[in-house]
Amino acid sequence: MGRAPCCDKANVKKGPWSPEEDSKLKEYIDKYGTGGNWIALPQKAGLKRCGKSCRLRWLNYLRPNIKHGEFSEEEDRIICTLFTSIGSRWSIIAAQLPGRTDNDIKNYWNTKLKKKLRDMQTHMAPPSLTTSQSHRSNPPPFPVSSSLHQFQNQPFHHQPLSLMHKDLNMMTYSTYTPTLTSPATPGSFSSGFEIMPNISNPLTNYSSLFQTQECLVGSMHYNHPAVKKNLNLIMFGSEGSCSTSSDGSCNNNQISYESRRSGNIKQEEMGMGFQLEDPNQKFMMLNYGNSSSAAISDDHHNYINNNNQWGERPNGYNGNNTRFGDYDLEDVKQLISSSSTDINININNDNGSISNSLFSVDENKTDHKEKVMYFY
DNA sequence: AAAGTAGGCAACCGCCCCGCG
DNA sequence: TCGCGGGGCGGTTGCCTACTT
Repeated sequence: MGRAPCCDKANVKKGPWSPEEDSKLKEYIDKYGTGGNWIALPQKAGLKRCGKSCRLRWLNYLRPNIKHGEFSEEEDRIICTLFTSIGSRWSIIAAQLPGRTDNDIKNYWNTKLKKKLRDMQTHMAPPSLTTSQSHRSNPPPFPVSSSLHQFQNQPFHHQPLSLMHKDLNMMTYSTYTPTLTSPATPGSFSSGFEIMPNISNPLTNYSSLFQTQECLVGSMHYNHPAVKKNLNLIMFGSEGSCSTSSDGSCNNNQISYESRRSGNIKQEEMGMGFQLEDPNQKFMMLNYGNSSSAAISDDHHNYINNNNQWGERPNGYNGNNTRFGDYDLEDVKQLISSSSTDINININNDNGSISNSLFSVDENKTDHKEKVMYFY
């Protein structure tokens, strides 16, 4: 036995709203407000509509200051950035775009933006990037959704990156492992990932995020010094789906992408970081805090359990065994230098702030485990 | 000019969350 | 404490319009 419907389906009108209905609804709400009860509103307003339908009509069309029409490039950038960070949480994304509704943004993403990014991806990504399974062979080093709520009311720089809606300027990482096919050449990655000098980039000024079929790939500004370093790889948060067990762990070392409503983790709700291919190697997570600090966790087991599966972190970010918090540059250097991994990270500290640093691999190495982290 | 196709978008559906009695 | 029900949300549908053949 299902639950009772919210209204008498037989006696409510459906379909497009007439101008008369619009004016009735608007007049009523202007005069009396919603009263906090949408279900009762249509009857009071003299409308033969479901309360939910009234609410939708009001929120998406009739309420003041609704912005219709073309999205600006800035809005594109914000949507892309947030989608990369938090996924299809349209209401949250809409909250960052005054005058835009979640429905608007959702439609815009589904009809235009997604395609736009896909088109760019076809120009950017080598075939191996979209066909290889290797880049999702490991779970993402991200916290699960349930551990994020605790950060929502905390100071901005204490939030996991996935909750940062402003000034998001660090790229996310996946575990894409390229097959090195050619020696590095200036202006390209040795993975064969070409930097396109003339690519149309809607996400100007920031790291550019391109959604590929299986992972999100960031571009680097062509003229940035990093490009000249023959970097082996940039990795970003993957959006690939996979099988996920009911306890939220991710089986088969694949990346989870399950609905939050099913209680499983959702990749885009996770924080950012990167992980080395070898499970015995040290896992490192970077959490960009503010312009002068970064937070790092080197506690592999907080995110990856002993079976190398992706699991719930018991105590959130601040578990007793976790080294995680705000670090200054020296801390970062020290942590990196003490890392047992074979990654050779250099910090390009042009202006003395971590936010403008470049973590790169040893450009002389060709080992595919080398990874690079870069943020503007 | 007509039929077919694709794209855009408003609106609906159904599930989940959470406040309240 | 628990269940009900309204609100909120993301996914999906279906209509309308523009474009193509």
